[in-house]
Amino acid sequence: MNNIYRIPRPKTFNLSLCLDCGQAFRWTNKDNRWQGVAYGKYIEIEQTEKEIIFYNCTEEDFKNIWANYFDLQCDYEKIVSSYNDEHLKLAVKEYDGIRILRQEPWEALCSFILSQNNNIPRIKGIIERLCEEFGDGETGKKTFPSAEKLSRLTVEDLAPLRAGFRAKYIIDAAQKVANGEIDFKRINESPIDFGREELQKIKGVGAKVAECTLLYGFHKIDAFPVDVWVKRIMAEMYPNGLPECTKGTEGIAQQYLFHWRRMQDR
DNA sequence: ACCCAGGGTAACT
DNA sequence: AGTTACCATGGG
Repeated sequence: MNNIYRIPRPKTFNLSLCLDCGQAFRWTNKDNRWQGVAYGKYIEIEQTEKEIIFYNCTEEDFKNIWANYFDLQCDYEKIVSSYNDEHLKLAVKEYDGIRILRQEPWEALCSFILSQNNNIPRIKGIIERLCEEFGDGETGKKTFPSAEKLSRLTVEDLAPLRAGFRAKYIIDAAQKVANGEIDFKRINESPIDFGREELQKIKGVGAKVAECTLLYGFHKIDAFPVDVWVKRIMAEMYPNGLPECTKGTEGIAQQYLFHWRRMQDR
């Protein structure tokens, strides 16, 4: 915990919202710090009035991993202020600072395979058990297990996760990624439709899981995942489809609307 | 006991 | 091409 790296708080950046708006599942808050692992590194992060403070983080880690993870080079203020639609303006006003994280593709794929017909607290539990069982490193700081490692396991090996019918989908995804049948590099370099087709070759990956993987794992911000909450939003507010102002950044609009709509029911 | 959760598949019309 | 039961699990 020696290295500390501080930056001024960027505009349109809210750490808690970024990490706890239903796009990433491994972050936990303790003593006003968010703790988590990504790209093989454990980190603790705190937001103060004027700063974001990264603990256990060298300048190199910040530049190579975390600046990218939080999409800091992207001007969200510009994007979000272009939303001239009334519902979106409300969502942005109330939850300003949500950003689309650049998660690892494999972690995003697994996470959203596990998300199907499931709820967020349970998804978090399954992923935590997955990492504790098969990840590397210390307890509580384990890495997300690689596709190569999971590809050598069986459905029975995953029983402790209590993932239910989703376990067999994880194994299939791991095998197809590990043996190169699904090529992350090509998906990354290609337009979104290629990724849509490729990812849906995996058992248990349909349109929605593919869309989430492309948005959160490949940062295709024109992806637009439609889950039960977004279905409600579309039915209640956008019977004729999304407003024009979201063109090209549908995924970002989706994240604001998703979180906003979910918070209304509590 | 019933319904729902960041859905997908297979088996039906 | 469009519906529908079923899929494991756990919380409300």
